[in-house]
Amino acid sequence: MAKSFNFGEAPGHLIRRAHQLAVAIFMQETAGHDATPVQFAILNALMEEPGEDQVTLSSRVAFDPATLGSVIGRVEAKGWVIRKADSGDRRRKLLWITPEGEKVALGMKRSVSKSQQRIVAPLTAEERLHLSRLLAKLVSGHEDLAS
Amino acid sequence: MAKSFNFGEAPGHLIRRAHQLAVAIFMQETAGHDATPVQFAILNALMEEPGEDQVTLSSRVAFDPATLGSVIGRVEAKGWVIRKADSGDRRRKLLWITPEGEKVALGMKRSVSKSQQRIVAPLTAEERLHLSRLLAKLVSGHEDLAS
DNA sequence: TGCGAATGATAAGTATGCTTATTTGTTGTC
DNA sequence: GACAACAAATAAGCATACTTATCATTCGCA
Repeated sequence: MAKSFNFGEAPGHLIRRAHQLAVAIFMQETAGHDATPVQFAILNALMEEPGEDQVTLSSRVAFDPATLGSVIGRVEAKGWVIRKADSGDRRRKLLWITPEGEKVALGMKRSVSKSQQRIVAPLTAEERLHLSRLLAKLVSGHEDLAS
Repeated sequence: MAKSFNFGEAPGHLIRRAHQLAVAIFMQETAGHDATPVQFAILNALMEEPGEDQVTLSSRVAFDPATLGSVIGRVEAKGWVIRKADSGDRRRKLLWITPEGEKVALGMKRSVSKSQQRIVAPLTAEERLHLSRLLAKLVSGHEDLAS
């Protein structure tokens, strides 16, 4: 009997749908700021660690280095980030957030926080904690895969 | 004090990373079949409901209709799916999986199943169940958002 | 029955996200 | 100090994923 696979309940499918929702809610809450979740993550990370190179940053925020490059290109075009060659190792490009970039990131903080709350709103406080713990365990359990 | 947002632990970020992992593991396990998770989901859904139109299918697998159209274009090009205009409503295009498409989907079943197990491998059996339940609750709790 | 509203599909445009290849620069080693 | 390995960034190409616009068709209702 050639039954089809019950993909709708598979972890991968549930995670994909959750991701869909999370991005949609983020974009709703931060509408008007003209920054995507990925772009906010970069600005936010560069506020913490100014002058970081792209490889280090990409591993810290868990992006593909190639993808990060193109995202950086866009936020650079908006004037939120500056790229400068490292004088010590000229292969490296170091990244700094600009004052405007910082203003954008700080201005989004409240909306971002609200979006993260809205994402897990259907769950009870206990369930939210549990979900975060399980996802964190799942992600860290696959850290080797990110090689 | 303008502290940056702790985005690394935010639900949205954890979900994004989980999604990243899930896709990567799927692609590893099903390497050689030349089908993405999305494409498999479509084939799988069409085995269950042959002759479905794109809108109904897109809501059933939770894809954007526009995205579904382009994905269908690719699986159609591979000869796995056929599109035919509905004689009753000529706006509609009905979808059928081809014998080759069915062969591909069935041939992937084992690998897909394995990939779904690998995704949650870092968790205990109890935790896996819990995660699925929490994600299902989260997703269904936002069903209104998909409008 | 006629005609504006709604619907299904597609196109165009933008943004991830990945792989592979290329370019440029650095390092280790003999 | 030359030269092969290696490393960082980018480019190119493909596949989601969403938004808005457009086109064809169908529906609702006066």
